[in-house]
Amino acid sequence: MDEDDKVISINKDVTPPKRPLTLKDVSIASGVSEMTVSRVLRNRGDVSDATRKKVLQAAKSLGYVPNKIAGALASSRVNLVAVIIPSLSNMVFPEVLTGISEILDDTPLQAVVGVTNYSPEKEEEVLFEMLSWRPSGVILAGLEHSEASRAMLQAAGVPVVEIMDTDGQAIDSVVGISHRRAGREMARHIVKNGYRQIGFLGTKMPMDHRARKRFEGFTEALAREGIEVVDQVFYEGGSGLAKGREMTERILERSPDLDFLYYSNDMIGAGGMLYLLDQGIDVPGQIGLAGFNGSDILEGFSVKLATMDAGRRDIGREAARIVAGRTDGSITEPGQRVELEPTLQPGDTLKRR
Amino acid sequence: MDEDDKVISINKDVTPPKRPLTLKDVSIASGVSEMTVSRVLRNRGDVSDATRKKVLQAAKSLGYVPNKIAGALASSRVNLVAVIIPSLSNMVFPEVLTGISEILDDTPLQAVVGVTNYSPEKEEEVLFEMLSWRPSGVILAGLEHSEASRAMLQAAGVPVVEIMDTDGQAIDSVVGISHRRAGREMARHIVKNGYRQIGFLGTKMPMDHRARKRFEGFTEALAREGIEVVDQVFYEGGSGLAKGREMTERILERSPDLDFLYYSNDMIGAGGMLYLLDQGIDVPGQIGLAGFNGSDILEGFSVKLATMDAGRRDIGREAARIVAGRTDGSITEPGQRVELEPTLQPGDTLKRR
DNA sequence: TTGAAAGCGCTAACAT
DNA sequence: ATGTTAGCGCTTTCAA
Repeated sequence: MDEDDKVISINKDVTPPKRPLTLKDVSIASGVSEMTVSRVLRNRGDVSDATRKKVLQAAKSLGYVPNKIAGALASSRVNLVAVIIPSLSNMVFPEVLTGISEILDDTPLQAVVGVTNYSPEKEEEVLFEMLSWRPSGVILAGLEHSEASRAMLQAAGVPVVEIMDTDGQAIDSVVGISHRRAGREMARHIVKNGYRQIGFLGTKMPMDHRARKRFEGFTEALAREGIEVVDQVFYEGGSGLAKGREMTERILERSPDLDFLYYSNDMIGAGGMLYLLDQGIDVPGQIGLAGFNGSDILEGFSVKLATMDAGRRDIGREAARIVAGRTDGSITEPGQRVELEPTLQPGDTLKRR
Repeated sequence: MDEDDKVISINKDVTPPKRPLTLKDVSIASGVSEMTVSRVLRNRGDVSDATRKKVLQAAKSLGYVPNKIAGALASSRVNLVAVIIPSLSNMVFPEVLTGISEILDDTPLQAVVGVTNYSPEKEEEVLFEMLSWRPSGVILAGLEHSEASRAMLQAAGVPVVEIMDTDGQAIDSVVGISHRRAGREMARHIVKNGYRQIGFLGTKMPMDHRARKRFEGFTEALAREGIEVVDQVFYEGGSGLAKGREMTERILERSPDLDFLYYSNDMIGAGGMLYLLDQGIDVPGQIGLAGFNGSDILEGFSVKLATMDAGRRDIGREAARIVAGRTDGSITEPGQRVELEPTLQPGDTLKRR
């Protein structure tokens, strides 16, 4: 940052901090044993209304905030659920988080988020860090993890839910869609609508297993129809509209005969769509388009990009339900498996007029 | 969710969990005292290379994960920073988080995120919950908090950094921009470019203090030029492109003479822009437009919406620097104040041709 | 309905 | 360079 753009000064009106209060302080203030105070604060066991009132009053007026660290150590119960995702800038994951919170809000559990930036090493670090807080469960994206990560998850002794993807071997429970299948289905729709010269635009695969699986399913289904992907472009870095424009220009320069572009996410797909419309190209007459995710943003364009909804919110909800259920005992079986259906949203860009 | 879209089954290949390991287990396995094991694992004090190697080896082969709960209780040191933000679906906040993580990644500190959904009550809850884990610092959005929240923050005895906004009384440190000023500056630019019939489109104000302050600064600067905002539309709920389209249609129906639309964020601004372009309206000849935030997404459109960059990433970085500095002792003064400059990005929609 | 004692797993402080 | 002791603030368990 430019130093010129920054004004630093000192705010003088701040009061000095105090020592954090303990149960004992409340105990003294209310004239009740620490144990009873503890019971009141947790709504446990039988406490007379009189003492309850006294204690609550004392705790409130002191501004007592319980120390969960001590509580967790003593009870070996931690109401945290570790949620590990690759990124926050891809809106998919905030949406999954929303689904998780919706469910956990009705339980004593609390999500804590860690971000891996699509790096297995970083995932390992984040996982280690989070497990060291002894969470009640772990929800993490993907089925591909380092050996060490898998070992940690096995040994953690808490429910583990891998989300987003169901194509592979799970450690414990899984909630997601089959990305292979999503790719296959999209391929079938494209072919059924008469497109034949098909291009693919997506992330560099080693970073994104789900995009790779979609691509594999896609090419496989095309192959069955005797069709091959004509050209492909891959990119690294943040997926934005601008990236989609750029890639689309590039692929069409190289392969002007393409009549369909399949994008690995809606953002770059929408960017490509804007580019083509700006160029006055007939979409979907001359070129058809499809993205992936079912992103809300697509509703904002006058032409609706075809996409496939990955049910992100539902994935979050189902995963949270499993963790909550395993934690409160309402689910006893480990190894739950929930496979959701990817649903096509044909929009305007998949049907030849 | 539709039950038909969900396949549930049980994955049988899961191994049973074990009891979590303790320092003692490593101590026994390595034939060294618990204390020494602890020292090795924290790289503290003098330990011979031989024992260090033995211990590390034992810890690794056992798959030991330290218990931070016990560690934190014993040392009364918690390497967590509570970060409290209104929402994850407004990309502004993930960007702030990115800035925070960039700085904290070079320290022992770890951000933990809580989301308030713009509700002061929820903020209070989240804050209470997070403070009960005794974090090393708190970063939270905005200067407006409930009395109880302010009291908790005062009493927490840890550095508190309020971010995004500098217009108001801070509890301890602040990092942000003046939204009043951002509004004023935008007003001046608009007037300077010859627009006179100005409309405002934004969130319902009680929810969003920063949008309100921008609006106040905006109308104030206009008033100084003898201009009044001709019409206004407010909305609730997620800010998307579609919302912007809708609101723009509405305001223009009601006030067809408007020659400028000021949006309270880039998303609705971009939606409005798309709508106007679709309608064949001359932007910025007939109608000028501006949003707020400096969002990356604007780069993806063929016409660039005017906006004002709020420096979100920098805000995160500066806030994290303060917490890190206060924690490691390199900053001793509380009440740091960092005011960033909002910078105009004029784009294509603010200049009458 | 309330209280007292023990201990959760680790680290600070003090030996050796 | 390594070990011992005490105790962090709470909850579990048992007693009254």
